[in-house]
Amino acid sequence: MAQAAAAQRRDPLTTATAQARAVVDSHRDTASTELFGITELCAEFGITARALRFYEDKGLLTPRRVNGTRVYSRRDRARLALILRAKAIGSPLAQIKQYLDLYGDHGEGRVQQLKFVRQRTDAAIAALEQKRAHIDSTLAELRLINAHVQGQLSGKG
Amino acid sequence: MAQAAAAQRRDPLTTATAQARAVVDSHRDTASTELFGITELCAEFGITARALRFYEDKGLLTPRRVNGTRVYSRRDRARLALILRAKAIGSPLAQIKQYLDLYGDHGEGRVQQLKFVRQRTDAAIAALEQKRAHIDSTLAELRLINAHVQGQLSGKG
DNA sequence: CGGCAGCATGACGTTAACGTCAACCGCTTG
DNA sequence: CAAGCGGTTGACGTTAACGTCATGCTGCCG
Repeated sequence: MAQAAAAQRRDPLTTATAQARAVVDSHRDTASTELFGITELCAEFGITARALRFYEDKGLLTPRRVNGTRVYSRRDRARLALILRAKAIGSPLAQIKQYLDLYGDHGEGRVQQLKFVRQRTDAAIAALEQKRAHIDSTLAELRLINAHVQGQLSGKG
Repeated sequence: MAQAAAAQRRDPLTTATAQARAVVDSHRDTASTELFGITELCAEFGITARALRFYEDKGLLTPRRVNGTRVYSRRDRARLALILRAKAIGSPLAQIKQYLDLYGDHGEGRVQQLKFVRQRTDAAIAALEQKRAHIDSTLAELRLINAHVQGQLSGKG
């Protein structure tokens, strides 16, 4: 049984770090035999088959084939979840593709490769923190507006 | 002198809330006589004139004209800053347009309009918080990967 | 065996957000 | 006054991320 399952049960620390570990681990999971059809995944994630095939064209997913029909593994499913979350953040697919390469095996890479991955993660982290700062500023302003409008409404009682 | 300038000097609380106030106030600022040309703004914000005209076509900006030439006020400049920040967050222009309507005068609106603004701000806040949660998850995972790679590098001394 | 449902592969259409190019205008500088 | 520079308006091109047919295979069902 993969560590992913263990982490999902009731780990001592179900903090954000633990969840992150689960995601990263499940992405590496290669032993699972669970399979998914295309419409199945579409229903689960609320997307269209066209989108899935499109992601495949772009090299973000590489499901196996059985008689031409796409068959998705648990790992494919995990990658899809990452893709959709990254999309929700606002990343373009091309960037997400780079991004997905960061997940995966970093156990036997050469030093040069590992350093490269390190740089990429650092850059990605910096960019996301920047983005979060923008969001925080916007949130502060919206809350201010919200309070102001609330004040107007109260005044008109 | 506008409150915006006062807030920027050295307010007792230069917290996020104070900065947000400055932004919201400066957006309402109508008294300032300061004017900007198109290339000036382009240089300042690192965008092209085409983009500025495009935003105008889409109704996000409405600079005054002098002999056909666009002349931007301080308020226009503030709106542009909001537009670019919203873009950095990943919002489409159409949404930003709605979004900009939230800033502006909420001093004399009818109750119905105020309630509408309230709903819009609530929705926008919820959406942004959701987005921030996505970013936080991703950050946690990237930091984990980063640490893992760092461990690999240390092991290879 | 006929037929339909499900999946696959093009090929073309669409929307967003500009880039690029052409043609024109107005001011100022030699 | 002619040239040039900066600005303006179309009009068309482009990339991303799919939507929308049209067409064809295939397995299963009556």
